[in-house]
Amino acid sequence: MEPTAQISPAALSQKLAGSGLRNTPQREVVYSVLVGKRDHPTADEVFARVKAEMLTISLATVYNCLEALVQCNLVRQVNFERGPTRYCPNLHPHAHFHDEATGSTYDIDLPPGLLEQLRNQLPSGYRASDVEITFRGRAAS
Amino acid sequence: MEPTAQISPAALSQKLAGSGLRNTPQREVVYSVLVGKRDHPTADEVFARVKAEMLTISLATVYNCLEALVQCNLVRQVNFERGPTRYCPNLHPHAHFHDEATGSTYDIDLPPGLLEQLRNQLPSGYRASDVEITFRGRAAS
DNA sequence: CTTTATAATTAGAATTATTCTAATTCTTAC
DNA sequence: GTAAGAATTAGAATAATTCTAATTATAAAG
Repeated sequence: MEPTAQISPAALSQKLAGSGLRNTPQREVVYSVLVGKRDHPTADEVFARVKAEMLTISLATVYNCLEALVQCNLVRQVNFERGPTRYCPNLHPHAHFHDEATGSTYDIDLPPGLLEQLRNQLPSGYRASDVEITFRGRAAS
Repeated sequence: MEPTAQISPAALSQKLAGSGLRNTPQREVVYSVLVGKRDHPTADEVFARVKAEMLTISLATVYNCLEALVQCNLVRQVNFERGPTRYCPNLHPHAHFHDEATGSTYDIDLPPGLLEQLRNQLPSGYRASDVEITFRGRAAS
């Protein structure tokens, strides 16, 4: 599958506006840096790359821009589970459901075949010792 | 599915030994606290609960015990992706493969049906706005 | 048994990632 | 052009985790 194409500055503005956010030069550069090298950089790495083009930008602004881009669905955070690590003694293969309203995390049982199917998606030579599946959303009220 | 049963102190020692680790009173209490209340507590929460039974234990030891239990496969970390959050402009539904040897993260394309199958595992009333799938392991050398 | 070596624990310092704050600068709408 | 709100900046503050050095416990070897 071909990678997601970079959108134009105008489209970027539109997307941001859709979430009640403005476009700014900083946000454009942060976005273009992400699209330009798709190696899942950290905020610090983005900061370093952006700084090469716009040397007055601050780290706080990079965080702000990333947040804006995530909010308007142009960028995904690879690990949503921020904050403290959590621990689980359930050894059965299972997924987690993280309720955004309450902050609680529930175990979701998975049929055995499904994990196998997932593992089969890996290119040959890739050996996964672990698969972590996390749903995020809201449980029935 | 019934929850994973708590194992005996002897079995705990065995499991730990299997990873070259010793059993200790602290590790037993940390483990029993995790099994006793399966609400995916943070290290701080575990610390508070353990302290009620063993009031001289330190937070550093709790971290050490949790690490030991994870290492010998009695406990899972719910968010493996520690360290800094990473950002990804690929909007196609996809999973991530995190190479433990290099620290690199690769996109893994998923057939559209698979995500749907996963979502179908959720109890009715659960609405997931996001599904995050992360493989961890090693890529072909 | 004692000795020795290694592992685990402790308290607190250090580090890292992220968020917050307050002051300033831009934009946008009137 | 002015007022109001949004974004940016630098730096301080916070939160989670890891590190350090000293101490204690355990296991293995003699």
